[in-house]
Amino acid sequence: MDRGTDADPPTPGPTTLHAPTHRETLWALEEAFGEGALVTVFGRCTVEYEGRAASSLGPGDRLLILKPDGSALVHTDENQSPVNWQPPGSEHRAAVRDGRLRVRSTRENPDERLDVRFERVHQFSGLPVTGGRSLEVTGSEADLKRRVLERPDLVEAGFTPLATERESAAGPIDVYGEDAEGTPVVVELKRKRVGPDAVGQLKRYVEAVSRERADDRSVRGLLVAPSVTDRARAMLEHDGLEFVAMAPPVSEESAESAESDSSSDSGESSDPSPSSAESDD
Amino acid sequence: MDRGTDADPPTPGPTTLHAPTHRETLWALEEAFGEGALVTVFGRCTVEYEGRAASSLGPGDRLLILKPDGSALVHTDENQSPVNWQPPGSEHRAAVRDGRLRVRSTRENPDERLDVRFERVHQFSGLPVTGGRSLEVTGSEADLKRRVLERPDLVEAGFTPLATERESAAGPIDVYGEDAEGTPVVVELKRKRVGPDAVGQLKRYVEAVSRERADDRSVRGLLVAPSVTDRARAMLEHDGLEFVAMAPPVSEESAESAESDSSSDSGESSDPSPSSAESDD
DNA sequence: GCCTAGGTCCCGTTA
DNA sequence: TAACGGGGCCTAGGC
Repeated sequence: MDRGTDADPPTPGPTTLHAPTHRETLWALEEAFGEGALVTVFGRCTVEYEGRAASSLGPGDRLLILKPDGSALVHTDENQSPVNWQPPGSEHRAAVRDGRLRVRSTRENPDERLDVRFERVHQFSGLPVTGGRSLEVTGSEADLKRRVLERPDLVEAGFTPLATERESAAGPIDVYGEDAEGTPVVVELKRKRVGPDAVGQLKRYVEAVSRERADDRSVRGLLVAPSVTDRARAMLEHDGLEFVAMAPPVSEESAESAESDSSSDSGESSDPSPSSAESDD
Repeated sequence: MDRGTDADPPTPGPTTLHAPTHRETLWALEEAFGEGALVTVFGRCTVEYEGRAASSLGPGDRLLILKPDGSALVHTDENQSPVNWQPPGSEHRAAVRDGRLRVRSTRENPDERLDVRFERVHQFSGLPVTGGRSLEVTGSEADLKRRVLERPDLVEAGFTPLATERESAAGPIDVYGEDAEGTPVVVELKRKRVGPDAVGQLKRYVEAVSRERADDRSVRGLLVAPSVTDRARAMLEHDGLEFVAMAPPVSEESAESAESDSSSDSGESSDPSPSSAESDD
């Protein structure tokens, strides 16, 4: 009851094949690509990759996703990240060779190649993906920066921001300004708890500015973040750098709306599975 | 010749529903989860996320992937990375509310919630994923380290490695050793071209070791990588650090095998399409 | 194209 | 568990 293979005139819906032959899959792949659809292929396959690094994956049933922008993803049943992939801009090609379906995705600069060889295809789908793909995110470092610029007193009484992304020999400085005494202040922002790397980054910027000013040792360095690890704190103190606790605002008016899921009584469903799933009460 | 759709008693094959009702999808979801299958849902939906950050995504046709390990992924037609997601270990729950299917994935520590609300489901699939999911990767920093330990002379004549992952106040040092004169050497390895961050990292380690040795300024710092950016090189020179060009070995015996796709003559298919591709004959 | 840094980074390893 | 650093990181923004 669900073979929609042959009739899709205006807006083609999903096209799905069950246990297709390799050749049928090949045809469907070409058609789906021509329509700009996203393709998923589920089947028993091996995967070889060679490029910036190299890898090999033995046989198993996995999900291959091919996007119209040239991305390729191979997913197993574990992990958020694909086990193998190819970045956007790659070229996908398919062929039947030695009785097997081979999907090859390549790109240049760097030269990379991903080969997925299917011993058997369990399912093919061509999915016309549409709609917005960009989203607004709040809680980023950019939000924290806005906050600091709007309320520099939250950093320190008398702090005056003078520039953002100010260039230095060590790289761009998040926020550059001066304190109440007119002493230069280098501010490094982090949206979450920071470790040694962020301290090193701040230190580099402070030294670069000090050098610019003929080794003016009075340049201050401020790390603005929700918190720091012990080691990072020790490094800050050793280097004479300062820390100001501040977290990015969750959202502009994100006061509330979390109530949206209180009253419920419909087809609640939850499931008890090994490591996924769910629950209820 | 390979239609195995209807007869698979032991290992259930893929389950697919076309344009199912929300309630049908709900049932299928529960069953698929119970079987430890990977689930894909393709349909028109909105996505809300709140946790470490917050985001909102308007209506569109997208692909939702739910893994048995608790991962959730929302993919559009662009980019290798999902537009929204939930890490492994999350709990997936589904419900029909107000006539719509809602899939909610939550986790704690940190508290995060992903809500995918389907206005319409075009396709549901339950896919039994099996087989290996780990792979051997060559060309990593670990390979470069092995190379350095086996052939320390490639770093510098007379260099003697003494320890790897040696602890310091600034963190673990990739390779620690001494040169022909017995001077301590801190080696930081990078598998690819490096920028300012790697220089900062090396500098931190060198300073930490110097301090350990009562401010012994003779401690040397060596950055071993394929290449460095201009700015990184300037930082190295300014800080009295050294650079040795070395790339990780591609593979043990990875001499050749790229010839494997010369002789071909089957259903070769390639294609010239905008950014994806495909084929012809 | 390269460079630089952020990310709901993810991920493995270790203390 | 937290912390620390690698990654075929990916992605965006400048230049």
